Amino acid sequence: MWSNHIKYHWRMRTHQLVLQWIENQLSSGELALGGRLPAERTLAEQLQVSRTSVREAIRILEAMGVVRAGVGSGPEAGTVVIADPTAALGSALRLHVATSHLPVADIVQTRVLLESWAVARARTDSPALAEAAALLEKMEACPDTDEFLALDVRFHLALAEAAGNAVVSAMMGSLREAIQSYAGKLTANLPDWEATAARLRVEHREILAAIHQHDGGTAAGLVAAHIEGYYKEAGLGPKESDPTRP
Amino acid sequence: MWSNHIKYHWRMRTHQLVLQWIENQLSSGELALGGRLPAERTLAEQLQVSRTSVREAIRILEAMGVVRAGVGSGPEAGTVVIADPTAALGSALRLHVATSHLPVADIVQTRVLLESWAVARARTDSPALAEAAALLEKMEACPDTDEFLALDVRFHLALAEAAGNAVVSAMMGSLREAIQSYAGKLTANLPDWEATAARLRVEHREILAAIHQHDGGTAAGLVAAHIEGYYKEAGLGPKESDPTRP
DNA sequence: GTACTTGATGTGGTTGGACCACATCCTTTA
DNA sequence: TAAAGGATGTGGTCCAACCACATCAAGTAC
Repeated sequence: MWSNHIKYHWRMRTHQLVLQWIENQLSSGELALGGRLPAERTLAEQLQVSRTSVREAIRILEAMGVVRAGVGSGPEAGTVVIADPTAALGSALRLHVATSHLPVADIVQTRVLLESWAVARARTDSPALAEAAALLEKMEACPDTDEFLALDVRFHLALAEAAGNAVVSAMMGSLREAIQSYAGKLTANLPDWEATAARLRVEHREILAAIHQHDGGTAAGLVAAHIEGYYKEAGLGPKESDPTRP
Repeated sequence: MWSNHIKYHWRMRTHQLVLQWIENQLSSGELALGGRLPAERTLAEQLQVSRTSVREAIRILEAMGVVRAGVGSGPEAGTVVIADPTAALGSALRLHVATSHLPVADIVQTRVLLESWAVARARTDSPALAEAAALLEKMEACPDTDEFLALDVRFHLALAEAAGNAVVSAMMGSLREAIQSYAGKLTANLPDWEATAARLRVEHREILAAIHQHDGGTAAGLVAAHIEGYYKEAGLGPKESDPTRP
């Protein structure tokens, strides 16, 4: 049989065969965003493999943020193609941080790197900037610390998206989980949360203002100082991350 | 039963339960790099789930570059913990490029961003720099185009690693596959490969020299020009990616 | 006629059991 | 002593059945 021939020579595992088939469908455009994969049983029969192997392939795609599996019937059901690059990157980062092979300091440093770059080339007409401004308003009258932090993360995410680079946005998004987790833990180290929050609000406005004045260099510097200042105040000593010239 | 209780309330799928258990083992240090997971059948019995669910969880971890599964017996066999953050990021990028939701231009731009930053803060004593120099020697007398490109990619990867940031290194590594693929396709557009190769060699040496002279700013500019020059010569018009001030 | 009930259908989710290919280790045998 | 061959344990694959869920259509009561 064909598949056995391939498997024998390539040591290709069955679920990888399914993976390859689906990836081809995606590349050729026969499967597009919002499209639905054949039912697991159908696909198994089509590819002459067991449903188990099909499911293993789908689990991987799901972890990669490429598909979403839904039970039942109707439009929400079935395995449908989505586009969530953040899912894969975020999970991967979380797992490798768990194994202590990705230092948190490196994550913070990377965040500063990406975000500084993004604000330096943010487009003032980007809808993401409008969203950032709206988030700033919400944070103005937000008494709850956790909610404030959640808004803060979304604000910074919006800044990153303003540059219009999908890869950078996805990478920043993947750092979101780790950032929020550690930012939350660090609040316990702060001597006066209210004072810190007030400072953060001011800095946020300064960053946004610099962007709108097309002063990318200043904006980048402000972002770097903003982030590193917070981590320093909270007692964590990340690597220096200022992207400006040494 | 406990697990049923959890599943009913949290809508937690069984393989996610397994995933969570393994992640806890990793976080707590009971499972470390090089360590081996219990056999699939054993783990299934311990967690009171089917072997299928255990396998789905392991497939995900494998795709994330956290474990490696090997058949047979002995040290190479079993499911062992590894640390390959690049695997997950690379696969994710490839898949989402396939769905046309990550433009190649954005990938190139991100590459320039990461690599410029890395060379700007490369540590002169980094072993990665020595490797880069060695790769340069090999490229000096390399007649084969494909082999030259492979060495070129490894050279740039070594540059990225010289900054000593594991997250940046992983992200650059994940871009490797896409980079090599497109760099190879673009060679067909070049009027004179030999001339281009000669120019690339010179530029490589200039970059390395700037790093060793602790001139990070110059090195970053050279890297950006080097990469964008190649893509421009090959007829691809990426977004502008110079990280220096506009 | 309308509104409600009730199955039929099709989806992914889960399970247990069976068999295979493979790699090592250990016993048996020449 | 050294070679041959089973015993053991690993992941890889497949199958057949069942469950929970969501929708839809036919049937029923009013």
